[in-house]
Amino acid sequence: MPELPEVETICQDLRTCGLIGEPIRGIVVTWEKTITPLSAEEFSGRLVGRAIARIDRRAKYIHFTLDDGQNLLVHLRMTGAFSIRESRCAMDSHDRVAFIYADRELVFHDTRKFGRMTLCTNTCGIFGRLGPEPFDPTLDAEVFHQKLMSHRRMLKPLLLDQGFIAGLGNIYVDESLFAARLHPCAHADELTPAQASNLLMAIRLVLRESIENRGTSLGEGDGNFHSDGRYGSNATRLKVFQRTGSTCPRCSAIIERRVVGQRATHLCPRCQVLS
DNA sequence: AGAGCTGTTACCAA
DNA sequence: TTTGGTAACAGCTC
Repeated sequence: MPELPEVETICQDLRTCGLIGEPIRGIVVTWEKTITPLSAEEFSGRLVGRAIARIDRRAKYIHFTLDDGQNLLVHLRMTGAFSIRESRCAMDSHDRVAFIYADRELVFHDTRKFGRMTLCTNTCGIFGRLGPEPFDPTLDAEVFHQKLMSHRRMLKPLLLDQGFIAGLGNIYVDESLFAARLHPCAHADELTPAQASNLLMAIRLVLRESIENRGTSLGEGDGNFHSDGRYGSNATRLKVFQRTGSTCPRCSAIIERRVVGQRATHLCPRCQVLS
């Protein structure tokens, strides 16, 4: 579930929780794979006594910078989520890691166990493989067009590729392609400069709108709760994603669902034509 | 009961 | 270089 807008929202919430600068008193790990390759002992040893100095987002990663310069990179994957609990609360069956503070706990909850926390002294190993942030000011229409021209892949799998552009997932790729009136199967190197520019603007518009709505929460799943328990409201603004069979808000054609690159894909067959 | 689906990504093979 | 398949895992829907 969490793509760029959801991770951004979580970072905003975590920054205002008052945990920054507070020393970590203890760590509880109930699912060791979450913190691979470190053991629970190594992980605790390097974090207990430290404090979070800052919290940033890069792509879909939450980047905690510790007060000794270490970096804790958290990827939520499908169902990861953070919440703040009172001290000594019973762990939920899907809680994987808890950071114990003097008066409360920061708990990482992850039903499907795909989420990962990586402790590193240098972020380059992980961030070095990522493409530009969608809002990177140096990523202008011309640069984006050039990037598209150097790939012959279909648009949708390319936009999902975090090495091409970072932060988009299935929801926002479908929404961005709809907004730009581009077919998910169109080939990247066939876009005109105007189409490339439209696509970049569409991506930014769709992401900005979702961030303003605190992200998209789908269904009632527990992957939806944010650190403060509030839900994002962007689901009601989605134009095509999970709206199969409904009418296109632009032309009233029926929204289609098909599989592109092994991913469920939603599009308007009239607005998004393959040229 | 059981099969097939799911918003992510790494890895491997062709 | 790009594509396709699989695996990690659990819950939901039909």
